[in-house]
Amino acid sequence: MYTIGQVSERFGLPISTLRYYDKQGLFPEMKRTSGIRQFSDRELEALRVIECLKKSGLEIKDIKQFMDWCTEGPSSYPQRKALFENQRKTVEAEIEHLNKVLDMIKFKCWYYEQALQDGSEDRVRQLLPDHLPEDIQKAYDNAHD
Amino acid sequence: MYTIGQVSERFGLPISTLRYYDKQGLFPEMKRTSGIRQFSDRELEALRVIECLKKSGLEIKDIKQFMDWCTEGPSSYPQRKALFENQRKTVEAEIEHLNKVLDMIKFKCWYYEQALQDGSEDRVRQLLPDHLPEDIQKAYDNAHD
DNA sequence: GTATCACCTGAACCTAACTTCAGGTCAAGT
DNA sequence: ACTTGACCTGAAGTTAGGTTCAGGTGATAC
Repeated sequence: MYTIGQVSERFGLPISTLRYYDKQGLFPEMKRTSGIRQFSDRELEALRVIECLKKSGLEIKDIKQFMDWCTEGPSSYPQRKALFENQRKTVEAEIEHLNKVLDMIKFKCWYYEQALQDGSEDRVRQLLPDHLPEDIQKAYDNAHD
Repeated sequence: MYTIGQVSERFGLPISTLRYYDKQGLFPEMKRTSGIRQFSDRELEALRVIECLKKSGLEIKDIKQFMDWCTEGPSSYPQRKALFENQRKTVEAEIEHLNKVLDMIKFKCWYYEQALQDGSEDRVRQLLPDHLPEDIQKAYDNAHD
């Protein structure tokens, strides 16, 4: 069992955030002793899942829905499975998108390195849009399609 | 030259968002003819950069800073280069984090598939934390470190 | 016995990034 | 002439996800 302060430390989250999550119903099974929250291993795993689902793009109210499914028992396995399969697609798409963003950034890093060496953007602009060095060209094309 | 409506279409952004970006100073060089915004190729490329920087975690005011550097000329090449190098690290870290999130999700997909087959979580819980099938174990460990 | 913690509450506050609204301009079609 | 459609404005409204505040409880340290 852990106090809210210990959980806050361990997860690097403000106490106020943990209380906020609790108020939103994200720890539906959490016990208390004389008013004080008792975080068990169940809540720590819940918190890991919360961070995961949040990062995957879910809103708090949908995370609450999931937590409620968990207390409902086996009848909600299909919904829970479907949720994770859906978030899986979402996150895979997000990573793909971020890789495009990263390619744009890589191109810009290269661009400003050249500009800095030349003292102007003139030469490097001449190379656009399809006379760039091979790897940079690949990044540029990926970012601009 | 493009009207705000054409740009909105092309980028899938609401007109109100484009006007908002303009008001925030993200198109410092944009021309107008009798009050009407004229988006040129410069602004389209700016918009691509805006979407990239936003996705990489920058706030509007910092994107404005970058756009202002761009109108300042060669003297700001070092700042611009440093900005992209910094965002590059940020995005690389973000992708790494999302891969962890994805591993947690993969584990949960597997978990609920088993639970659904078994009609209960009992068996699969017995396998925690280190008797999972090899690839699932890898995902689980990566998500729980 | 009193000061200091770590905890508790509901309510008000905050921020970023938009979005909506009310009202206005202007050009083209009928 | 008048209606439609695409543009314009400043100001107010919205939303999610917290954070801060003011005031209160209860155990331990001195």
